[in-house]
Formats: sequence, C-alpha cells, structure tokens
Amino acid sequence: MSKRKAVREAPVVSAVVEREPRAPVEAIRAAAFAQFAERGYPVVTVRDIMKACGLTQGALYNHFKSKDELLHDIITSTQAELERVCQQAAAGAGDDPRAKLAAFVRVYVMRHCRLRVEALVANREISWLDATRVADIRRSRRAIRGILVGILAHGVESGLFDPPQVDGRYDLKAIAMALLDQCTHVSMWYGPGGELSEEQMAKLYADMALRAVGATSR
Amino acid sequence: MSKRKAVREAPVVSAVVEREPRAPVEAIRAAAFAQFAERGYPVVTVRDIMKACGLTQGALYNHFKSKDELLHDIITSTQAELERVCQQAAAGAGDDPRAKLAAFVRVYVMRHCRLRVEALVANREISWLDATRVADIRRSRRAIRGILVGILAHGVESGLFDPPQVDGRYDLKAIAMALLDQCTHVSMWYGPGGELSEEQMAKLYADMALRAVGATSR
DNA sequence: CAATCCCCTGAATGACCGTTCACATTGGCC
DNA sequence: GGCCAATGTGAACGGTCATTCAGGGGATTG
Repeated sequence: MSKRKAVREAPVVSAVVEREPRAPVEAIRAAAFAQFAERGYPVVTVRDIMKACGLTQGALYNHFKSKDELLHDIITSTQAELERVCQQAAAGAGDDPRAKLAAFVRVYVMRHCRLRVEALVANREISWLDATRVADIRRSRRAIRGILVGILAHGVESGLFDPPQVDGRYDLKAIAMALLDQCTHVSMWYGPGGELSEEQMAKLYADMALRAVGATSR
Repeated sequence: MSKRKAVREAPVVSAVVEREPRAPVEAIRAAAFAQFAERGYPVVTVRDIMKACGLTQGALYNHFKSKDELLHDIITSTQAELERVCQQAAAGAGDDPRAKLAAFVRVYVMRHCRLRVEALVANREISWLDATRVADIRRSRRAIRGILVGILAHGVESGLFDPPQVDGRYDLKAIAMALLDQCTHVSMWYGPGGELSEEQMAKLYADMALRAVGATSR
C-alpha cells in the first residue's frame, strides 16, 4: 500500500536526489522563527524547537550543523530578501525621489508588518552569531541604509527635499537611521489585531517620512 | 593606622546605619548594566558580573536576592527616572504644544544618548522578568506614550498640529509609537565617537518630530 | 530478497549555571 | 580584649544545555 508521494523525477546526478522538498527542514525553520521571536535565542533549547516539530533533539543535526548555524540560516535568508526588496522598491519607482522614498518606506513597513516574526528575529538576535557572520548582516544593513541615504541625497540635490539641518549642514545618515529605526520596530508591536491594516501602516509611515525630510508637496 | 573613612554621622536609629553608601552595591549595578547591555541578560553569568567587581559569585547574594532581582532593580529604577523626566519635560514647557513636543523629544533623546547603556538594558531585557514585573514596566511605557499622545491631541485641537491621517482619521497612538521607536533606538547606535553631539541629536530629532506631526511654523 | 541510504531515537557526555552554605575576615562598639 | 553584624570565599548541589553516537526502521534500488 504505497499511498505516499508520487515523486518520479528524472534521476538528476544520481547523488543529489531532492525528493520531498517539504516537511522537515522547513518545519524546523518555522518553529525556530516562532520560538526565537517569542522567547529569544539563548533560552530556546534545541529540544524546544524539535518538540514543536514532533521530533527529538538529535534530529536537528541531520539538517543543520548546530544551533548557531540554524540561527544563521534563518537570519541571513530573511536579511538577504529584505535587502532585495528594498533595492527593488527604490529602483522601480521612477525618478522622483519623493516616489522613491514613499515606495521604499512602503515596502519596508509592509514587510515588517507582514513578516513581523522573521523581522523581529533578524533584528534582535544577530548578536548571538559569531563575529564574521555578524559583520555580514551589518554589511547588509548598511547597504539598505545606503539606499535610503541615496534617495535622500538625490532629493536634496534636486531641491525636492529640505530635511532638518544641524548647524547649517545636513546629516543624511542620521536621518536615515531615524527613519529606519521607526519603520523597523513596527515589528515589535504591530499585530493584525491592531486598528490599522498593513496598508494603512505603510501609508502613515510613508507620509511621516516625507514630512520629516521636508518633501515639497508639489 | 586608620586611614580609612571618617564617617561620623549622628547615630541614626542605632539599627539602620548606612555607613558607606558607596562601593559594593553600586559597583555591582554598574557592572551588571555594562554586561547586560553588551551581551544580554541570559548569557551573562553571575560569575561574570562579580568578577568585573573583583568579587566572587557568592557575594552577589549579600546584596540582591537573585540575578532576577538584580535585573529588576536596575531596570525599574531606570524606567522610573525616565518616566519622571518625561513628565517633567512636558509639564514645564509652557502651553504651546509645539514647545511641549520639542521639550519632550529633546529630553527623551538626550537621555537615550547620555545613558545609552542603561536605556538599552531597560528597553531590551525586560522580557526576562516575571510577568507582574513586566506588566509594571509596560505600564510605565504606556504612561510615557500617554504623555506624548496628550501633547499630540492638544496640538491637533488647537490647530497647531496637522499630522498625517489614515482614511480621514488621526491615529495619534500609532504616531506616538513611531516617534518613540525612533527616539528610543538612538541608544542602539549612538556613540560619543559619532559626528553629532547629544545636543545636535536632540535638535535633529525634535525637528523631525515637529515636521512629522505637521506643526505650523508660526 | 538483500543491500543501501536517509532519517530518526534516546541515552550518554562534558560543560556550565544559579544558588546555597559552612567558614573566614573585617571593623565598630561595649 | 571580646562580641556582633556585615560581607566575602569557594566548594558543592541539582539542574539543564548543546552535541555526539550507537542502533533501529522504512523506503528505494538492484
């Protein structure tokens, strides 16, 4: 009675088979996300994660080298995807820096609302990784901030933005940090039970960003 | 050769002496702040903290009931002081909501720059406390947000603020959260090595807040 | 059917943690 | 000097953790 799967790929290289791409690894990832988000990496045990998948401790090591590598895996994939969508949002929004900024904030906030668990872990738990991996994530964060600084610089040059100055100068990096902090930490408190939808959050935050940088209304 | 202290208070109640209010407890508090901020509560051991004070593990329990109570002690005192200065800033800034908002943000940002270590711990490590203590801190945070919402509401009523709307309505709570997130997380990246002084940070953030809520310029 | 491979189990290992406790050591006070 | 209270020491206790490993199916392949 073989009522199980009906996988019948053409044999690939005879070694890498890739039969069921589903269950175990993805289940572990999902459980890890949920638990790390709720309780924090150091206090979540391997036993906790695997129990949530209906497995026992030892089984983790058939899929990941260590608990650290599991964290690294889920964080980097999340972060890479975030960097990608930010890049895309900025690139695909025409030439007007106002539209670019709005698109960037919109995408960023929507993502942090919708994938709040993943975002929360990626933003809060990096410090448990070893130095070189932390450096990688930070590089990605700087890249995202760089995109935003680029938009701001473009807006200032073209006279469409007039952000606050400190002692007669612009500090676009600080402004970018402020905007990113604001948008990032939506993931700490936004919930679908709240009063605003993801769409409304995105709009509100885009409006605030445009005002903060002194975007001309026309 | 008694070259030590020259404490000669009038005997107080003969029981509570309060001789040297200095060294040990304060040293433990300071070491705990530093280590919790840098590495996080769960991975900092009692041995770590006490070694940083030049003492051994056991000595902690002459001053605090437990590691938990130590965390509670340093977090609540920080949080209570923050609530106090916020209240004070809002109360002592005249009637103009623009001045009130500027004063509030100024004080809040300055404090999160100057006491970044304490702020960081108080904001990031609460979840390790037991439920009732977490609830206490959250109440205080809500109170601070309440002060800010009050300022915003006052500004809207008097026509001096015109914040972004969602579907024709104001959501002052969401706006307050956004502003607070922005200002709070300064403690995650600001360092005296940076390009801006605390004063400049405070001014920049106050400017951005005023713009975000659509404060009239005159 | 036998061989093979993947995946899982659950006990064992070695390390480390918060906390306790019996025992100094110290300094003030009669 | 002798007593007391406060404070520090470091071994010890009970517990938990990440990781390893020998063994056990179950399905696929020949």
